[in-house]
Amino acid sequence: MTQPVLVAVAWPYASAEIHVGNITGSYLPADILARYHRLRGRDVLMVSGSDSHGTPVTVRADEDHATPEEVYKRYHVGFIELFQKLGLTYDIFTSTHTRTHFDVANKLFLSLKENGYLYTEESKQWYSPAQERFLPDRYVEGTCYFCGKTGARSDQCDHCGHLLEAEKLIDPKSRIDGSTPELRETTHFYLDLEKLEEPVTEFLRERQSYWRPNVIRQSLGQIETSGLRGRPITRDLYWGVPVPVEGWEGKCMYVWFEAVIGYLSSVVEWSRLHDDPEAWHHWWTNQKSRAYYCIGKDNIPFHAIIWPAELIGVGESFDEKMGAADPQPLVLPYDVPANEFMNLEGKKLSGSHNWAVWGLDFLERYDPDPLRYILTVNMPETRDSDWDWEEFYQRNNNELVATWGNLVNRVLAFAFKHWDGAVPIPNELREGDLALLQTIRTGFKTVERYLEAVKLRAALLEAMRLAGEVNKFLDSTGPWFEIKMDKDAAAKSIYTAIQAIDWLKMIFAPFLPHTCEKLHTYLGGAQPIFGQLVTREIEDDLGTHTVMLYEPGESLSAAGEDLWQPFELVPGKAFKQPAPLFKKLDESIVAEERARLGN
RNA sequence: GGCGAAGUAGCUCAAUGGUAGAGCAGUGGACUCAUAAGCCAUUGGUUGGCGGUUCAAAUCCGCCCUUCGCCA
Repeated sequence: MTQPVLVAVAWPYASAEIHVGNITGSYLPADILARYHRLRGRDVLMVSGSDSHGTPVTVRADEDHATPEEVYKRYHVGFIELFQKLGLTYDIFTSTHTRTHFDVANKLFLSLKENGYLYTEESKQWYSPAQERFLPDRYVEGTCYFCGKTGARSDQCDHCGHLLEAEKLIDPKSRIDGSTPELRETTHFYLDLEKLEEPVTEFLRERQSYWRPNVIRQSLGQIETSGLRGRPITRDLYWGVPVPVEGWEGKCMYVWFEAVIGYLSSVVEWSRLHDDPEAWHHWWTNQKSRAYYCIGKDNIPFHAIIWPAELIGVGESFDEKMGAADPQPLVLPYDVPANEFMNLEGKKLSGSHNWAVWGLDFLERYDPDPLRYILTVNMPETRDSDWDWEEFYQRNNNELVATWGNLVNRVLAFAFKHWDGAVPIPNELREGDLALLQTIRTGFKTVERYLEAVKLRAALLEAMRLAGEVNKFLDSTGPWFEIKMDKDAAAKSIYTAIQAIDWLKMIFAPFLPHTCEKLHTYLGGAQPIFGQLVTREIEDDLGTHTVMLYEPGESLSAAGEDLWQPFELVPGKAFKQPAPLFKKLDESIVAEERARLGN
């Protein structure tokens, strides 16, 4: 057992497809982090799943005349297909509609209740007598009391943009059957955030020095200016996790409260699926465990305030309910490296106007590593960034193909031709050879510092700079010239370059896993660097659900050893004839792809 | 209306009070192992505007302009 690292990834809403903005915002940075820590030999668990509850799913179900379950499953399998193709190494990607999640959510809810952090309050909500149920805000529309336009939702008017108080809406109608709803009293549980304000503030202050400023601003800054107020955590909704209290039938937990519990329940599920039901403690009650939460900026308050508040309020009670003899508190987030948003060709992404680049659609025409590359160098780590097809085309050809892919190809092709498929034997290396190797060796440390600080774009740009150093080295030694005069000198140059490439392979691996794996086989690697993603159907009393699992298998990174270091390349070792790692793109794709937008 | 962010080379961005930089694009050159890739050199800035603090400001403060986001 080594250092536990929990990589907790935002749960996609199972009511919309995933676009490049979602990928660069949370899923891809999570995988880069997870793969890096896997290479370090740490006990990584990367977890997430489909957020299958909540009104977006029921709204979509009503529109499609399907059940919420059918809707969530349709998107869920699409997510898994995308993540497999992209190579996102989720140890488990599951769903919130599982018995394990319901159990864990119940235990968490009851722990908070018993510890005195929940209270109940009455409020007025729209109720449909015809359907005998309360209607969520977006199911009720009427006339806006600000601008007088019809078609306003009861929580917001799309015409004037005002947020509305539901009960003031003029002439309300149900969107389902057009009937007139009435206001009824209803009671809900609230999370007592006022009571938790002090420990949450302390939690944030302890992490203030190394968290991203945007995250601190929206959490600690928010609390310091406005304080915290209680929030309802239940709703009158049939689709979700039922409130586990007698007399509360027909009410479910509010999705913002319940979905984050998935970070815990998915680890419990992973443990059960691996026949080691207590394994979850390693990540969740071991205070040495480091938990990273990879999310987009829209989720900052939930992950930096509310989820820590839930965990603090639960204390040791959850572990106790899980049957621990010596119950421990749950591990609080170590870092919440939230990203800003990615726009598209200068405009905000919009799924409904097809102003988006969809993940699965992209992978129909292009490979995963170029996507990972462009999304990493443009990752919105400090501010909103922009997806631009011209830039994708340029960077693919000028950077991935020309700098890195061509470096690999020119060196291996040359070596294969002149040394018969074996790494040349260099004998004594020259000063310049040693200097280059020292540069790359130092690169491990530099890139490591960036990755530990979750500065992924700086890390990748540094790796590219190192590849450029090898190109410079080749031009200064000129092995194609040396080979004619002094084959031993050429052997030194080429050995040095292959050694550098072999090291860079490991440095690039978290970012560009597919091509690095390919390069690894060219260089004679017998075992793969990383494991594989598989799917399984799981059955419980709620039905079946598909999970995606990461299987380390016989891969190098499965052994728990630190691979993030410059291992010596054995002279004379056999390697394979290389093929280009990346495809050069034709300029015409820019116009073609732009033509697809906005239809 | 309130709060926040951003404005730096043609483009994308870096530079947390100490000589304004990088990549791409542009221009010139030498080379040929390689996916016509790579390498060397080079052009290009009143850091949105005005004022202030300071020995020193892209950076801190005030006002204004522009763009974007969140909230009412």
